Amino acid sequence: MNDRKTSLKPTRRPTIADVAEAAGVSRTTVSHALNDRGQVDPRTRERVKTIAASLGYRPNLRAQRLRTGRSNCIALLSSMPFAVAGGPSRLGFMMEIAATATEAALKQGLALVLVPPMREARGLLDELDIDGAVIIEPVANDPQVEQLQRRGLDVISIGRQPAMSRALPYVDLQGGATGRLLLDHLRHQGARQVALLIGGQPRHSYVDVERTYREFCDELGMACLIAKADEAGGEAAGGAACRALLAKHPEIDAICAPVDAFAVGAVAALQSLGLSVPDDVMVATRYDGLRARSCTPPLTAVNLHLEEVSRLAIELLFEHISDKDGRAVVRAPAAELIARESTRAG
Amino acid sequence: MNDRKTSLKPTRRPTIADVAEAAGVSRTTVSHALNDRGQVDPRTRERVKTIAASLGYRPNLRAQRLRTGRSNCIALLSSMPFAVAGGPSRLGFMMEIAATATEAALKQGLALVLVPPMREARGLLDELDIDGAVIIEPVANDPQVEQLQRRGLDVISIGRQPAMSRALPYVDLQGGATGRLLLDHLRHQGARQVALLIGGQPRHSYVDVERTYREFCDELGMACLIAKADEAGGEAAGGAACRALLAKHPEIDAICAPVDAFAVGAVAALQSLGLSVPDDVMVATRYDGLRARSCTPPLTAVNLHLEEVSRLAIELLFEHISDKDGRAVVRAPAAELIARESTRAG
DNA sequence: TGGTTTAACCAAATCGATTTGGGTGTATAG
DNA sequence: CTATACACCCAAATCGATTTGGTTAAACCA
Repeated sequence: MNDRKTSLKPTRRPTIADVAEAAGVSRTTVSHALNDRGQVDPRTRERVKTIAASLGYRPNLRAQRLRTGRSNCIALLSSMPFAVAGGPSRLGFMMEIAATATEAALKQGLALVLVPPMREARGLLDELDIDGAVIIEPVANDPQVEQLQRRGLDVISIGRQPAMSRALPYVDLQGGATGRLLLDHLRHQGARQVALLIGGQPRHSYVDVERTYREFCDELGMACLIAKADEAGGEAAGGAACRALLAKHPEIDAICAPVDAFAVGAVAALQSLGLSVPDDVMVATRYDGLRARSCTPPLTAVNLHLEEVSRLAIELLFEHISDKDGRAVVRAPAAELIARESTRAG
Repeated sequence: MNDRKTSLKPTRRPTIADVAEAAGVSRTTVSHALNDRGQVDPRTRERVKTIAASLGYRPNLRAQRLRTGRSNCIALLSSMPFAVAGGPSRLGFMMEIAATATEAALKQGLALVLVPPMREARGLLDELDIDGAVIIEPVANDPQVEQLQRRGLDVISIGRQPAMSRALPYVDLQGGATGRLLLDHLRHQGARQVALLIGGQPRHSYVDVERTYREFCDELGMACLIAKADEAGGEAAGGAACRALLAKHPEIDAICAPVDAFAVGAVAALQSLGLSVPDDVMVATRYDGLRARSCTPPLTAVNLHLEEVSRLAIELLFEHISDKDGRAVVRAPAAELIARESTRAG
């Protein structure tokens, strides 16, 4: 017990009480002085600050949090199942957002914890001490969102949450415009029959792109060929859907597959059918990640400006956490096409 | 004030005191019952648990942490400067490790927060409420490591911390063996004069690979050509070092550049000199990330099994946090070569 | 029967901050 | 010369758990 004083190592970290004693004032005054609150003589304030610094005082974060009720910590979740967002090539959308979001969060004094898509996450989600969360492209009635909201946490999404009476505050990814970018490009490269390959879940980006696709087909008098694959099936599901599509409609000469896993699966399926990409069928996808770039041939994709998107998302969440009166929507910057070999004009 | 009772939303979350009251026992007994500690009548224990569940009681994490002194939170840091680990293509080493480490950590009940390479990180590092940290390839006397250790936190590294009297506990990346893999491959592909391009910082993987390279040169009677580039300079620095190297030693027909940013920079430099990769000069790198794969031509690299590495790292840190008697070293699985176009035999 | 264990439980201290609700003493107004 | 305001400061309550140091009563032992 008394080795507290004699032992060298543990030198108990100074608390606010130590500072108070050293400065000859009360703990209250120390707290006020250090936080620039309350009424404290400027000279006293300065003295307290000096003494605190010389003692190497740093407030205990846990105590601070217990008292203030804030954790200064937020979570980033993906609603995409493991096969698309996680798995062998985990470096997708989520991690790209995580990389910049982390930085933006730290600048606001928030630590960001990742919650990867995994089965066990459900139970662990309640164990996280966070003030709020950003969720990527949630589906309608997303269970993770509900779980977080039950805890009374602020949640915002990247991509609108579809079909909810009161959607989460969100960063608008403008799926329609992005889809149009891809479709126009395909047509411009000479495609006559473009098919759409999307996921089966009620995700807003699919709704957006599907509407845009229908408009596109209408305008051009093109047949509307839509296939839906199960996201949980990953690349394989994309491949299967692509096969089925081509079996029925051999006239297809371009596929727009926003989900990169599906696009890569489609390319593999086409090649296994003896078809050449892009000469027989062009393929374009939305997310310009590792999958798109390291595909053979490299896939035409879109620059979504995810750095900016994640910055906006953190900003938006921060508004809601602190002001309690943040914006409902924030628009992402316009996307730009990145043309690659997979859509090279024949 | 009294709208506490009438208003619908805020329904104050039940505390241990509420459970105690409902069960007609003391807070102590509730705590003991729920945590399977102390001496409590099995029937009482069961009753308390039931009541707690029915009230929807969940312990307040902040209070728990203040009392127990643990945060169940760890940080992941990169010691690499922004230009290599961050920047336009942030999806490097660190994020790949983050993706799997996060999952491994969550399974141990630990949340993982990312600390990206950024200037402001220094000040923010002290604001993080964490129990320990994993740092990727620290340099000798790494300031971030020192900062964390001053706080009395457990720190382990991925890749040994070089030249320290007492290195951090670490996951051994076996830089020597990995280097040998690349060098042997280059020679096998017909290289006669291999040069080494590494970073200037005292990083252990460089030390390892440099030693291996010297042995390799000795064995083959090959000239020992080593260039060091400034990590902070990123791809440009790699390019410049490569140019300098070739100006002096035009006989070079292969470059081994473990840092992917340097390798990509070297390729660009070579091509701007009118040299072909791989026909005139082959290039191989260590980390098989986005840069290596989307380079033209794609770079030969090495599968470091980072999923396994990060799992091991989290395990190691967990040992040190809880047991206070964890292992000092853990060996990463052997790396495997991934041959690509950049080293195709002429 | 008197003394010691042991099971079951609890009141209060504790962690380290912030916040509430005063308590002084001095200046200003009436 | 008394009110009122204000600047400055503090003791104690508070956040919600865990832990310490008991008390009580029944069981056990010689």
